[in-house]
Amino acid sequence: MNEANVNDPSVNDPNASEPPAGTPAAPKRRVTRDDVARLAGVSSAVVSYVLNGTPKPVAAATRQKVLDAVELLGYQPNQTARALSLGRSSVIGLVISDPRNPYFADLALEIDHAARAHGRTVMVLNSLARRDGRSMHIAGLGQQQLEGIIIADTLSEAESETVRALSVPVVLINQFFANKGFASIGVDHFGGAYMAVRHLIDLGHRRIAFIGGDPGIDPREDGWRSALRDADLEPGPAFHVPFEFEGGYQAGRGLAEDATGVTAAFIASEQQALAALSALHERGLAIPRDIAIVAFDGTTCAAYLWPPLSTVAQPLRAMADDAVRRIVTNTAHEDYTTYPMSLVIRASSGA
Amino acid sequence: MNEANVNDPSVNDPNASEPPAGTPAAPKRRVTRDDVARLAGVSSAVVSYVLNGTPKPVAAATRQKVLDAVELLGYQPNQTARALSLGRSSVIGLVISDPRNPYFADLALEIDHAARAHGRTVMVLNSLARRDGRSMHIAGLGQQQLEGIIIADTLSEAESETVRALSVPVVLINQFFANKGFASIGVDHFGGAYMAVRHLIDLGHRRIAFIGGDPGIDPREDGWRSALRDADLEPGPAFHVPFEFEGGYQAGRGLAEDATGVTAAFIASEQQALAALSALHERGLAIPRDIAIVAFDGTTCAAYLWPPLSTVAQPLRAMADDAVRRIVTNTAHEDYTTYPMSLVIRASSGA
DNA sequence: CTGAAAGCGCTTACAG
DNA sequence: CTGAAAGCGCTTACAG
Repeated sequence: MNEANVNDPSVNDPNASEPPAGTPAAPKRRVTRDDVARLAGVSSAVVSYVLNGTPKPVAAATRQKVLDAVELLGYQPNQTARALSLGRSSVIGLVISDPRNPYFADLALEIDHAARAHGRTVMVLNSLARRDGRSMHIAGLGQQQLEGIIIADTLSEAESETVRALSVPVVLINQFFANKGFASIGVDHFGGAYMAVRHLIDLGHRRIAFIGGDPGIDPREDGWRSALRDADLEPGPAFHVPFEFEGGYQAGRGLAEDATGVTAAFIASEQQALAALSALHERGLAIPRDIAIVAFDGTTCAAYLWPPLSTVAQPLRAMADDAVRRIVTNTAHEDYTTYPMSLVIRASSGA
Repeated sequence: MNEANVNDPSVNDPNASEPPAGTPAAPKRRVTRDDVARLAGVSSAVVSYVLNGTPKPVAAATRQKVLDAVELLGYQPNQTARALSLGRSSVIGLVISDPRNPYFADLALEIDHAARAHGRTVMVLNSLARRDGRSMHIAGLGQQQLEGIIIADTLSEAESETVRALSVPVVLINQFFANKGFASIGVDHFGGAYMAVRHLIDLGHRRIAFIGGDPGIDPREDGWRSALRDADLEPGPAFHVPFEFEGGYQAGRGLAEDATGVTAAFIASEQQALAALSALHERGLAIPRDIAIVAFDGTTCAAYLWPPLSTVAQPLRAMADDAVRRIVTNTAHEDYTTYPMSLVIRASSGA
């Protein structure tokens, strides 16, 4: 046994807030622009000129000396300093409520992809926590010097006020309606739902249920109802549950217990659909034979459920490109853009 | 038609990089610490003293004046300036490969939760894109002045070098093994897999398949093999596929075509399991009757699949707390911590 | 084409 | 207990 260790209080103390003596706590000084300038034999301003291509042209020879020094030193500009100086960073914030929702997962991936194409980095923030009664993440948005913010969530009035007061471009995505004072992007929820339900009607279904979130605000429920009305059909039962796995599961159970002759259902999100499928299977119902299903979103996940989901898909790539472009070009003025959806037919609808 | 608009080139030009004339391009100047100081009638240093509680005590009356001014002005400290001054921010980077993997979704949520408890913000970065042949996100990590970085991914040698050179604490999570020079956190993959397979053996299965990623490095495959050997059983077929939905689907198809009498399978991730279930159902196999399944990870999603997955679960909350704590306390020195897994029995194993 | 200098908004040793 | 001042690492008008 090593007595030196036994006697060293910094060892074996799980509460030590310092690294044990001997561990190099990495005081490796970062390479700065001055280091590059010194090595290249130029002023530090010239380093900026070369790296940013602005605001001045630089002689080819000088330029090369700087580039060589950058390479040799492995210099990486400090983005924090750059952001402070410029008044903005190249980080775009993305606010989603819950990363476990397959829709937000796909959205985050597309936003990331689009941002990267512009040399931007995405910072994903989960707003779910505010429902824990903790301080809203939204409130902290102003502290990071973000280049812009994309919010894929529904804001309360107070939150809208907070966000509106921010001095950076904001784009609201995944929105049902125009939002006063904001650039909003959404799909044609009504039209998509209508198309989904119409598909079921065309397949011969006469009693079609709805599974979705809170009643009264969601155009998808209206789309469902309108498609039925236009076909002279009565609306089937509507199940209003939270947009979470558990909500979908509960709705699926409700649907399985239905005794009114429902043969099909339109489910407003694939996160709900995933769990609703489980509940239906649990009750021994076959899909699409006993209950045909069309979902909404068009996530990657939907193709790998059983049965694979027929769904109306959002053009996420285009929407993400649009949102990012409007941040980057600072054109996030008030308006509302809706994108059309497309019907993707798989096994769950029995087509 | 409005001629004024027609003649205004700033309108209707989709490529305009400026907001249309008239749109307030938000030159609302941010409130700074100097504004607060002026209003409170103190020096700007005192504002910092009050807000940070350091390094000096402040007279109660002065303190109140500052607090009032902060409140009145709605002052929020500029975190960029703070980070530059302090040499570190309060943002923790989390690198995951693919947000669509339910495991990473759950992990991101737990890391976020833990970080918030320490007043930190999490910046989620997707590393998936590097496989597109694009520049690695990893390389840019040094530019953001992050307080620390948590990496839930397998690094190449070159990436390890890059990360090791960073001057901030780094914690590797979801790791199979110790990583030279890094603080690594992982579950007992071998033990978890062993437990999963043992569960199937105890249920009477004699021929048990494996579905997972590349062979040769994953302790879960060893755990599967060892549990079988210890029970004097031959290993069943092993399906090696990518950790994505499509991989799981292909493995499921392979398993469904198996003609060697397999009655059960251990699946190394729930993302793969989700899609494998679909393939098995597609071939008309009943679970657990024809094929019993135990998965690995313990995500939220697993409980809502059909049938609900028996699985060995990772103690994500504890692991996330640990990772964040080591960043915040700067104790991310080299070591390897493994956490035990727990068996969660649901319908898929037929217990 | 190149450089000295001010400024971005903070923190904190140092001196009163 | 309070304040003047230097410094974090950049960008960029301004002057040579």
